[in-house]
Amino acid sequence: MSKKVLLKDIALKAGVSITLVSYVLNKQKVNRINKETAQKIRDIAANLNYRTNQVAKSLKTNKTFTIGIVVADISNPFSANLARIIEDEADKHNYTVIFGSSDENASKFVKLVDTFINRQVDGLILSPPSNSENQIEYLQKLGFPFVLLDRYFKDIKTSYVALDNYKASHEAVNHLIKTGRNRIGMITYKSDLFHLKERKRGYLSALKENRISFERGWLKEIDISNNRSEIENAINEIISSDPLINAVLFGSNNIATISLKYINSLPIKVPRDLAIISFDQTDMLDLFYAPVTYIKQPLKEMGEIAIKILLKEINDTNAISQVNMNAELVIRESTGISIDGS
Amino acid sequence: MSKKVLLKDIALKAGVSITLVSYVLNKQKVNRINKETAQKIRDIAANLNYRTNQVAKSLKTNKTFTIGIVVADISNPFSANLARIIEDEADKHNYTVIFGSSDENASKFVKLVDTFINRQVDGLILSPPSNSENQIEYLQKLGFPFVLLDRYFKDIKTSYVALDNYKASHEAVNHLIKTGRNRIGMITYKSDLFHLKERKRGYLSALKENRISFERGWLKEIDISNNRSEIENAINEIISSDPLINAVLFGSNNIATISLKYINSLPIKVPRDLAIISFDQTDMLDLFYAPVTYIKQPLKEMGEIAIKILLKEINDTNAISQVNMNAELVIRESTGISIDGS
DNA sequence: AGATATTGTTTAAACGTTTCAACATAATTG
DNA sequence: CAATTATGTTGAAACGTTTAAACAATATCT
Repeated sequence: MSKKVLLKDIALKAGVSITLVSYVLNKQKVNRINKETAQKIRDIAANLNYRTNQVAKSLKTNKTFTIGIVVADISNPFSANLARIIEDEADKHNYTVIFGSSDENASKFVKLVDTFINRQVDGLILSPPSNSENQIEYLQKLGFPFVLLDRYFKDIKTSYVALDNYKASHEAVNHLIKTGRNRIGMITYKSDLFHLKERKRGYLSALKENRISFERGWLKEIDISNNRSEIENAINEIISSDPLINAVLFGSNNIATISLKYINSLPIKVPRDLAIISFDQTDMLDLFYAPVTYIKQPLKEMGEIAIKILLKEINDTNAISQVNMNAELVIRESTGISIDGS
Repeated sequence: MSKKVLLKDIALKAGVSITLVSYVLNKQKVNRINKETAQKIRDIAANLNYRTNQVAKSLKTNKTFTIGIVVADISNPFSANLARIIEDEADKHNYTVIFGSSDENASKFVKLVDTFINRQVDGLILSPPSNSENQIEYLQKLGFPFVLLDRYFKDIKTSYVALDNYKASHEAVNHLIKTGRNRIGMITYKSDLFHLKERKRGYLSALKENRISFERGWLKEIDISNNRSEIENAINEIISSDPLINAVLFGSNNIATISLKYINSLPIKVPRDLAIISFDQTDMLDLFYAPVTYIKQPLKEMGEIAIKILLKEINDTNAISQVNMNAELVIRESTGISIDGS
């Protein structure tokens, strides 16, 4: 590799000190410096194609202009979109993003966070998996700037931006009821993650408020690790339930994806036999023969706010901000009017 | 933020020099150092929760153990998967990944590459957009370690790993012909990117070899920026062509996604009226009522090889490796037997 | 016993920047 | 015209590590 150009090289060529070169290139003391010298330095720098060594700069300034982000699963479009939005947004503020995917695995999560801190990121944006409370509390004790995204822990007071999942889920179920469904199931993950528990709570409370008495078989809780078969079983149980479950809420886009593929192969008709609502927006939901009603999270805003909060924390530390966002229920054919009427 | 623990702090507490602490923590001179002292140092380090400052370390060692990756469009599942695989793979070698998305925009691409170099990444994995030849040549002149992924420039001799797109496309069209289709269209991007030109070339040559005389209206070239309407127009033209086009190859997953959604709303039947093959694997292709035959790229291997080549370049520079991968044609219902027979 | 090898540790320079404090010269003031 | 202020520039320390080279003390050799 061809030798790197340093401040020293520019200084030498221009016959000035390294200090002066640094000042010019960083536009400091700009009112003091001789305009011609400054221009000369800039010309030489451009000529030699100088690139500042960020590592050295960071060491000195104690700022890396890097933020670390740990998403739950980068191969999930929800995470991918979030990552992308955050990268865009960070870029606007001249920050670079390092990212990693915890795959819902607490120890991988801890490892990623550690790596990022060692790399002196200025702050972190995190979607913590189950059992990562310790790590979060540790960061907090450290006073390290971070903001939780999409999920948070009810009992730990940290900055976060997340959906009001209770409300979102509640509204979705209300819509199902309003369109005439009265036996409503939910397929979701068996998890102690707060946001998932909230989704479940929203579902249950909507039933209750509408005086629909919940039956045990309506709620299918899937192990987050072995997806496919459990979900297909759940669907099988739903379509063979008696009396028949006539609507179902999917607790995540992943569950929806697997479910829809399977439903596609079954002799049932959506929404006639089964109404469907899913969390999150994906292409899949559009392509299903009855485009699926879904709970749309304001990803862009969430990403933007997360960055905003983080930058605030980085600059004047221990400012905690907690933001709950509202979802939008996008109503489509999969919850079209029921044959039962209402 | 609570004060950071330095080597100095450990040294002080242990009553030894900074050097010794560094040696112990880096497992160097391990045969020389007194075992008890070493253990004591390790204990103190653990106790104080020491984390090495990677920035300082990098400055000294001239290695960041970071690689930069620029994908074409992180919101495309193809890119997202690739990014994920590379991150996993890099992690195995203790590298961290910085990523960015060029969005097929040359100047954004250049900016990202610049940022990454300033941050002293040890190497780059790049999917270059159109008109980024200059930047690639520049990197090459610099002797900077990089490997192109998914795409490369025919006229620039660099390391790359990519699909043999000509062959993939050629095989796909052969399959269409073998299953009785004789009027075969292709919807692809209007682009001078080599990999896209290869896909087109494969399509045309397969027709030629089978003595099917290509008609101008069969090839629909879409402007890469304004997708949706152009693609829908193309589909309209295809289904109203005379004599009727009875098969179509989609040049990318994006085109397939948009097309399938639209076709779903039309009164035509796949594969009876139109056989379909797409590039790349997505959930969409599974969910379509006639699961879509697709050209599967060996993403995992591509990612792994890319990392392998890059690490080789990083360690013993100017080793150029060029790898062409073979696709697998996954045959499903969308190319089921034609009513025309054959 | 003196020379040599081994064991255990430290000194000091270096990586490429930033930035405080100081210097020299020129311009302006009372 | 001496004192002050403004202009333009530089020296040197610092950021937190690594690492070559040297040192001191002990063990092993002939």
